[in-house]
Order: sequence, then structure tokens, then C-alpha cells
Amino acid sequence: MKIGRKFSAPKGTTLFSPGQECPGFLVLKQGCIKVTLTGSSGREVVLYRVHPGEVCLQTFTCLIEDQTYAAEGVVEEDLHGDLIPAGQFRQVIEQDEAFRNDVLTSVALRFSEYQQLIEDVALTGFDARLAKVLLRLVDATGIVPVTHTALAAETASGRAYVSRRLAEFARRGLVEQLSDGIRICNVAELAQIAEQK
Amino acid sequence: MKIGRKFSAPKGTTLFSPGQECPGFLVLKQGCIKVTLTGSSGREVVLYRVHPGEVCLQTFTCLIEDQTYAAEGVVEEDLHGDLIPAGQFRQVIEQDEAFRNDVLTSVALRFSEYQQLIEDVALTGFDARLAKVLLRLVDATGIVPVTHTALAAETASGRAYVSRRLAEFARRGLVEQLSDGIRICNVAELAQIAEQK
DNA sequence: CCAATCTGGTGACTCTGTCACCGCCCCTCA
DNA sequence: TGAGGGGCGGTGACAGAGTCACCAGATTGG
Repeated sequence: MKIGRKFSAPKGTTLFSPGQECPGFLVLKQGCIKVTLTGSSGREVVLYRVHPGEVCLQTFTCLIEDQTYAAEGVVEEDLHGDLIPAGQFRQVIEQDEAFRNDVLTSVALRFSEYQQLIEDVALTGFDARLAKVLLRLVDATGIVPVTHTALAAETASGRAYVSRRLAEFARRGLVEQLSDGIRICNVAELAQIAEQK
Repeated sequence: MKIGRKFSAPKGTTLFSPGQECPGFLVLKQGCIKVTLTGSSGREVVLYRVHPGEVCLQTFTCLIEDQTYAAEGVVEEDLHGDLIPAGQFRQVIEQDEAFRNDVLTSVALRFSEYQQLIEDVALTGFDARLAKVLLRLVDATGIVPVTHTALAAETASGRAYVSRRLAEFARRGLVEQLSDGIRICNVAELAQIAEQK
């Protein structure tokens, strides 16, 4: 069954920001959306990423309750997908089993991701969080191609502190700081740190 | 349409704990469930509460992914509701519009609650969190009938620190410590603190 | 070539949370 | 009745986490 209309957006596009309407239910075919929360102090936290096969759930809560939420969505990799207008949601979910399953799967995914995030932020030490993020963001060549500032958002922490701990990791030989990223040197030990506390 | 079977449990019952199967999709008619996460250090965080009209979503993620999650559910007020076996879920959600709406509403609620919790824990100062929790848990007589230990779980913090900050709040005349709880003395100023940072 | 911007390093703080230990109160049970 | 024991809360001393301000190098773009 054909639903929604084609939707594309290039890397860097802000899909929705606090206070705006978001464009609807986006079923991702290709690309990646980064969803973040920004506090009044300007500090930013990465909530989750939407990948192909998943549904962007931000409208969901906007629909049921009225509040506009503080989340912001930015395209990280060029985007292609189908957009289902918010108003048609209940109808489509009733009629289209595939869509319904997509939504339910996405919901379950997000749900456990959020729970994991809360666990990480509330119950784990910073080093474990940092190690986990590094291991999650390595590319195929063993390098994490992001700035300290970006790592701060990923770890729900501050840039200065990230720099300090990263220096300590480097001192211990776990990573090596490059001009354009971080090389992972000791995966095993990092993985062990990620499990602690 | 009649779904599931009657289910009841008295206050204090542990409905599910990390590693166990949870009993299924519980549609609450009466009572309250407290869902918490406990870290390896023994520290506990209150994730959310399930109230009448809502659905307990813990199985949801267990169903889609395989992992057993660290959440624990405890009955806070005597419970009555209907239990839908996990296996029947997709069938019931397809056929029963009322149930489908309940689930979607619950999901949206949880979703925004989780997001709020992440925002609170990751982006707000402790005092704001504490003030917020106090205002959320006051009863009709202006008293918050909980221990410091419970407040620590609600604020995702430690008991000792809660005691300290509460003493400071008392010194400033915002609250008064009683033998069996905390009296709120200055709602306005607490509300203002709750908004900060 | 200079200015503007982005990035990362650092010292000196503050805030947050931990640990251990204390005393208090209440309950139970011999 | 009195000796434990457990839950609760207060406190000092400390450790972990995060902030702020400021600096320096790199890059970019006019």
C-alpha cells in the first residue's frame, strides 16, 4: 500500500526545532536524523538517531498531548523517505499492517534506548559513558571522526571535562588524539571501562 | 469487546524484576505501579508510574527485542485491571480500537515522560529537580509524605545529598521537616527554583 | 595578510555525589 | 523491661563531575 508522499532533505537540514510543528511521520528509506535536546544553558544532549526502516516519533507526543517539546531534529546524512501527514495517522495505522508494525517496532526501540540513556546518565560514571560512545561511533578504520564538543553532547556532559578525560585515556594508551578525530587503540580495555559502574 | 482476564495485586507486590518475564500487557483500572531502575551500585531511580487508564509498557520492548531489561515494577496502591497475554498483543491491537488507542496514548505519555526525565537529569541542576519532585508529590494537606531515601530515587541522586539540600531549603524557609514527611511552606519560590537551569 | 571562527588545553573553581560513622526512634522478642 | 536490630536522617571528609574564563593553534575566507 502506498502511503504518504516522497520526502528528501540534504545533510544539515533542521527538520524540526523546539516550538515548531514537525513535518509528520517520516518513514526513513535512507539517511540519518539526529535528535537532540538543548537546555536553557545552551548545553546539548543527543537523544537518539533515526535510521532507515524506522519512524521519526517526535510528532507522536505532539499529537496526543499538546505541548511543543524541546527536541530538535537535524539531518546527519542525506535523507530520503515517505512523509505521512500527522492527521492521517490513526487511519493509516488502522489500515496498514506494515506501517503499524514499523511504528510499534520504532516505539519499542526508542523506548528501550531512552531507558538505556537514563540508566547511563543517572547510574553510570562518566568514563563508562565516554567509552561506550567512543565504541559506538568508531568507523571502519578504528577512528572516531568527531570533535570533543560533539562527544560532550553524546555523553550529556561538558566539553572541557571530555577533553580532560580523553587526555587521561590517551595517557593510559587507550586512545590516541589525532588532528581530525580519535583513534581507538585498545578496544578490549575500553569495552571493559564501558561496563563499569 | 472483552479482552484479557482480571488481574489484581496488593500494595507491595513486585510485578516484574530484572531478568524475569513480565506478566503481559496490563490495562490498569485502579491502583498505581512504580517502575524503577536499579544500578549495580544499588542506586535506584524512579522511571515513571502507571496510573488507571494506562498500559504497562515494560513487556513491549521485551517482546520486540529479546533483551531482559533492568526495570522493576512494584505495586504502590492496590491493583485491579485486565491482563492481556503478550502473545495476543498484535492480534488485539489490530482488532480492538479502544485498546489500540490506550496503547498509543500510553506510549506517547511514556515517551514524553522519559524525554522530560532525560532533560531533568542531564540538563538541570539538582535543586530544580528536588523542587519539582516535592511539588509533584505533595498531598492535599501540603505535606510530602516520603523519606529522604525515596526522594533520592525520585531525583536520581543520593540520600545524603538530598538531606543536605533539604536542610538548606528548610533554612531558607521553603520547607519544614517533620517527623513523617516534609511540609511545603513556600510553593511560589519552590516553583521558581523548579524552573531554573 | 588579517580577522573571525572553530577547536582543544588548562587552572581554579563550584556543584554533585559518596562513604563511613553517628545518633535517634521504633519495633520486636526474650 | 531492656537489649538488640533496622530504618531513618545528620555530618565531616572526600572524590567525581561539570563550569568558567582564558589561552593557543588551525582553518577559512575576505
